[in-house]
Amino acid sequence: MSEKQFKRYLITSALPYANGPVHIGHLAGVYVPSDIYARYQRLRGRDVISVCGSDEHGVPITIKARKEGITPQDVVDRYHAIIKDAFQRLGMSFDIYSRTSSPTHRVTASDFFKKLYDEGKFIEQTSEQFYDEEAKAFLADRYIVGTCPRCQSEGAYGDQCEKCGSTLSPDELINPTSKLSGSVPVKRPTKHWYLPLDQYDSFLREWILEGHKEWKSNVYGQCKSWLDTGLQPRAVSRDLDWGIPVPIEGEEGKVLYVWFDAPIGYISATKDLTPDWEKYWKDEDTKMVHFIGKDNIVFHCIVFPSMLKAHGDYILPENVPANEFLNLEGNKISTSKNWAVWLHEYLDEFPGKEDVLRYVLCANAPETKDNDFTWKDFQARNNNELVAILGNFVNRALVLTKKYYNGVVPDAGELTDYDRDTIAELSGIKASLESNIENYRFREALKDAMNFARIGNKYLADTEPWKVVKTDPERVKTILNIALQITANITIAIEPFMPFSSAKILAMLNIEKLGWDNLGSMSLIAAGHTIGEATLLFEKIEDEVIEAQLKKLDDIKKANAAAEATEHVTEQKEECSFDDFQKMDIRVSTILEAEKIAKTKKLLKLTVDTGIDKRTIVSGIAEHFTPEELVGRQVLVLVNLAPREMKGVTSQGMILMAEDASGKLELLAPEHKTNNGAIVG
RNA sequence: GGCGAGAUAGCUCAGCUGGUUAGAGCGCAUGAUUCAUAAUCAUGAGGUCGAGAGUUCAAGUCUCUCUCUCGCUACCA
Repeated sequence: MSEKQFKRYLITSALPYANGPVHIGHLAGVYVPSDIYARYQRLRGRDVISVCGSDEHGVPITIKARKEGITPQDVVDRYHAIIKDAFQRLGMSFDIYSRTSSPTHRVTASDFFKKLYDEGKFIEQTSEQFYDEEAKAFLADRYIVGTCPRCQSEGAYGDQCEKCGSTLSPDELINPTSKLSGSVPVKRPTKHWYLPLDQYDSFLREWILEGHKEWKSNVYGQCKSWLDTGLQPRAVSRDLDWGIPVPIEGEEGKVLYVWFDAPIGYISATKDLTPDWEKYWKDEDTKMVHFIGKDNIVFHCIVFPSMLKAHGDYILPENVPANEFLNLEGNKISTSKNWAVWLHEYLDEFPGKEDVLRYVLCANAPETKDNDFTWKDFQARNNNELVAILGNFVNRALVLTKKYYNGVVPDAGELTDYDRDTIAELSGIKASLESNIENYRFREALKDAMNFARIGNKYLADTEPWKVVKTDPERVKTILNIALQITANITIAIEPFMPFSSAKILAMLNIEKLGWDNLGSMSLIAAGHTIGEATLLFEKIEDEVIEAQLKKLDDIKKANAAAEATEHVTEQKEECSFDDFQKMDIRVSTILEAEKIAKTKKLLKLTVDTGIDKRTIVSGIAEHFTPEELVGRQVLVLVNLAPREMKGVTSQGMILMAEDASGKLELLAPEHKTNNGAIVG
């Protein structure tokens, strides 16, 4: 909120994770806004650097490498190249696009850790973790697979079951095995370092809750939530062989946790960019802004600032304008389900339409809540806004100039009141445009920029040069001079949003790029200057093109559905003996009472008559059945299951259910009413 | 269940510290126009501001309760 005048700007964009390409969700959330901001500040002549790079460490990359039989370095090399190239083609104006596997980063992150370690800023703690004795390595959660305790499907990971989506811990897995060797892992103590975030509580409260009330409500609210919940020490190291080694003697085999090293990537990228890097990172006159998605809020507002604070030399971000998520055609974007519009594919399929994507993603950016990208909206915005309003105005101004003056800019004569009003209106937009960008309201800012073209269209419609030319040719000179000046203004106003189109118009006008201060000026093109060839800025996108994209998505949907259907018929389990089966005592029972357990979403407390007795069973089916519809129903109950306490209620048995591919539960019951206690077998 | 964010015209969104008939863009309707990629310009229709209660002279804007969506978190067959 401070009115402080900063001497320079340091703009960071979330480092894309190098295990896959970049999609429109990333762009709308992070990169399009960050590029608009950076381009705008540069156009104003400010000292600004924009840094980004690939985040190349962490467990998922090692898993991907193992799966494909290549090295982690191969994986990151591949995606780093794809991402970097795609960004460049989209016109992202990073001053540097670096990577966290770079030598500079290794040293920077390592030194950062070492300093905190030497100064006693970490807590050292030993805990029990799974260890693979054959591969001689500790196992990250992702490296442990087993049967999901929830849905019983094989191949669940130690942190998550991808079939049912539950979050797991390795301890819960049934029959855990190591992904490395297939052996059964054992628990073994391992030492790690923790950043005691709880010690930074008061610093963070003062800095964020008191000092940055102007942050976006989603960001501020989430920070407050974390602080109010109470911060816990966070591990900053991992047992892994891919990453930056912990720089402590005698501690081989441990690396920095990817979330510790990634944000330091902003620093090392700056180092790679300029020997003057320190003034951007250590001078209070630098305004640092982190552009991120909402999933990164905690790391950029809590963890990284705490790291910077612990280190002591660095400045803190002035703002963290995190965006929400972008959906695609009503569904969440998902890399694993291939539900996305990939940037590199878009660029191949829509050559020359970089700005269209930039425009649509900015106009529809999820600034305050999740938003939906639809191809129909993409088409409408292109055809009704870019073509009809912006492209059309530029074309009109140029074609009229060609037609009447053979492309030579006419002299402006005396201005009418209407001319003056129009010019004044344009200057008014300038202020609004600036304020909107400075305050990270890019959607509104884009509207402002488009208003230059709107006013241009109105100006031509109102002054009617094609009519006036017959009666008062002198007046037409003024009109077209102003129309051309407006066109020149447009090149400035849209540059942060649509750099390609801005350059295209400049070429048509045959003039050099203009700085921001010129915005609002009516003397950007001299009379007598000859403009260049007028080409079309944007072209209409036909229905067939949109239908093709929709079909592409539809095919993905079908493929996913097919895959899901086959996957959901889980394989037959291991053979069991008759005796094994006989151990299970399943009885027909009747549900007598059912009530929701307070403070849970899924748990029902059931009282059932098993024929043997009346007992309590806790079942997590509250999302599928209401208590009312259960009472009186007959069900099958596994009665000799070991009792287990859940939410303070002891469950003595399990209700048997059938679950279909969509996750819907069905009660199992005898076809006709049967005595309670009847044995199933 | 806890916490956070969101719910305003057909669509996408503005509405700051509460104050005249709730705004914009796109879409839609009607009219004007033809320089322009059937583009443009004007006018208009369209909203019980998620539901309910309360505070106030006055509430989209404050308080409470509830519903739905998204995220984090807890619990869970």
